[in-house]
Amino acid sequence: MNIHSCEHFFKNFSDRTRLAIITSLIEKPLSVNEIVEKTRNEQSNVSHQLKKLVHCKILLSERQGKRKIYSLNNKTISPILEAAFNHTKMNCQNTCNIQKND
Amino acid sequence: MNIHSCEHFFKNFSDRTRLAIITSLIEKPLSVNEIVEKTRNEQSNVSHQLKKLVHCKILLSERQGKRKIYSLNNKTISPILEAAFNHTKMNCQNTCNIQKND
DNA sequence: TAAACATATGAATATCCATTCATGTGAACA
DNA sequence: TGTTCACATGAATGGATATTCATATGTTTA
Repeated sequence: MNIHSCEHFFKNFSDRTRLAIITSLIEKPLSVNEIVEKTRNEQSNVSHQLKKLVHCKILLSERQGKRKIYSLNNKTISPILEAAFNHTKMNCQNTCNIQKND
Repeated sequence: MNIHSCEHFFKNFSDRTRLAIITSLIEKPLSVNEIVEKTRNEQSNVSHQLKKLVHCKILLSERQGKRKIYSLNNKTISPILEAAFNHTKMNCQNTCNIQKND
C-alpha cells in the first residue's frame, strides 16, 4: 500500500479552525453564520475552510434560500472521529486530546 | 464535544513524509535505515518525523543493538487508516486517494 | 579504546498555508 | 429594482513547520 495524496484528506483535520467547524456539525447541520458564531471565527475564514472541507467531501452543503447549510458526511467521517478519539483517549491523556462537554 | 489539541494528533497524518513512514510500517516494523530506503527521504528528516510520530504514540520504538525498530501502534492506528481509506475510496476517487501497490 | 555503524538533534532556511482585509456574488424582500 | 442579508473569493502577509546541513550521541566490534 502506498500513498499519493491522502495527505490532503488528513490535512483537513489538522487545523484548529477546521476541526472546530467539523465538531460544531456533529450535533446537527448549521448555516455559515451559525458556524461562525459557534466557532467564533471570522466569516471569510470559515468560508475558506468550508471550501476545503467540502472539496474532500468531509462536509456536504445545501442551499436553503439565502442560507447555505453545511453538514457532516457522517457515514464515513464519524468512524474516523471515533477512531481518533479512541486513540487519544488510550494514548494521549493530557497531550493530544479530544474533550467532551467543554 | 469540543476540541482542544486533537489537531496535533491529526497533523501527523497530514504530511507526505510522515504518511510515507506510516504506510511503510503497515506490513512490518522497520529500522530507521530501512524506512529511509523504503521512503527515499533523508535520514535526518526521517528521524525528525519519527520523533513526532512517537510523541503522539502513532509509532512505537524499540532498540535492537545499534538499530532502533519502529512499529505502528496498530491497535488504534489501523482503524483510523481503514476509516480514512474507506472515505477516500467512497468519495475521492481521483483526488485524495490512498492507492494500493503504487 | 578507536573506528565504524546507526540514529538523533540544533540551527538555519525555505516553503507552505491560515488568516485577514477588501470586495464580489447571490438570494430575498420591500 | 435597489437594498439588505448571507456567503464566497482573491490577494497579501504573517506565522508555522518541513527540510537540509552539520554535528552530536549512542552502540558494537576490531
